[in-house]
Amino acid sequence: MEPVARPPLRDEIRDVLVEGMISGRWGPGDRIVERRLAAELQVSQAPVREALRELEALRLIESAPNKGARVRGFTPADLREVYQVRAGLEETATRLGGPSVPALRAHVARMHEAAAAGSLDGQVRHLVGFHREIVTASGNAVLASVWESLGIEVWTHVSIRLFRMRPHENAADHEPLVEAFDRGDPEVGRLLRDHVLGYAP
Amino acid sequence: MEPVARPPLRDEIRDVLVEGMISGRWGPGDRIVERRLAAELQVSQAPVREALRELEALRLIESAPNKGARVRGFTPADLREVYQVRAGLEETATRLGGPSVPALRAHVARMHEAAAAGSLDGQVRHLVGFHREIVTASGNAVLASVWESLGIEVWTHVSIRLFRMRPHENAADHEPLVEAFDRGDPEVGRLLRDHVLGYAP
DNA sequence: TCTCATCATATGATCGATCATAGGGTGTTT
DNA sequence: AAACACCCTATGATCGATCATATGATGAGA
Repeated sequence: MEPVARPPLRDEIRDVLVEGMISGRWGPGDRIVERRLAAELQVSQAPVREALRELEALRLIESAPNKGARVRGFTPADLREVYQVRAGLEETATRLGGPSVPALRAHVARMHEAAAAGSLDGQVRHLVGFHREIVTASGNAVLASVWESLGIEVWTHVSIRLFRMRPHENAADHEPLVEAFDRGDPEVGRLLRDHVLGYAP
Repeated sequence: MEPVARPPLRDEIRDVLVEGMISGRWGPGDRIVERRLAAELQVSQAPVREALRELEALRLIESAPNKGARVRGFTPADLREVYQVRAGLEETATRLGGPSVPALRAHVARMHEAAAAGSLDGQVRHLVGFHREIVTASGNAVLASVWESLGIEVWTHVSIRLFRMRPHENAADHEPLVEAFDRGDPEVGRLLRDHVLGYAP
């Protein structure tokens, strides 16, 4: 038990940045000025820098020495690279451990609901949740952490907003996968891989 | 052209730490005290902290709030997780682009030479080089960077030193792979995957 | 006007100092 | 002796200030 233990400032700052990138406050190419952000958040420059280092490792921002940080731009080709890696990781995950089929069904149902309610945000959240269930169910923590490090959630939000992608059709696309997991189809890994590659522009 | 542009201090500090972990100066579980290291390197605490954040993202150290950083310990089970991910990544790489067979042969030759000369360090360097050639040849920069983020090189050095693993037999193990790449064997991905999984304890 | 050197400003990089927390030691109370 | 509260030290977290670099503005000279 440790009910007090506040999280370090740098973590809150990192979350502010991530949230800002999701909401569109900072878009690709935008400069992130350490001192301005520090002043706005009423903190000093140091924890801001540390948060930026973290986001750099997550490939969400890029920075050059003495030039500062900016939100990473990305081309469709870059996105394709990410999806290729992600597809491989998720295929690997299916070889290590099967996900909970009820959990998958729940995410699909929520995706449908969110689509009906017109909630882009909800759709993305459960779309990501569906795939996250697969990687965490692998039981391989390294795999899960590498998958997270691709920044799937943020990039999905950002690319939907920037490219005006329509995730409506996604919910239905997932049902064949659920069925394949349910019947223990040995081809499910390949199916999943092709499914993920299908996201790529 | 930018012949001057010194690298940021934090990068040098990070390299010192990595080198120290490879050389055995810091072993798993060892505490890394920010102020002591800063004093020793004649720098201040800030860049040391930033270097530690980077190494944390690379999973080379772990840290808890207000508790400080220590070199990550790892069990054979942890290593197995890393190798499973790595095997999947390298298999994915073979689907995206074939490596240079001459380059692979060169690495194998150097592995043999290093083994003959009794140079553990040389063996590891070319062992890693062999696999790095495969992932970089995929042409997918994200894949390569994720692969690097597993800290393959450091962990290979460390586990050989700690577990007294003998890499002598490794050079020969790679020849079937080279041949498979050379003849364009469609099974090379699976072969490579099994090869990498074979490293796991 | 064009070119280039100089300088001013903004900002990243680093520093030294302070604040806050964790862990261990010590003494007091029972 | 055991339990507990208190304090002390080491150290991580954060701050405010300074140093160093990059970028754009200014103006002299051709």
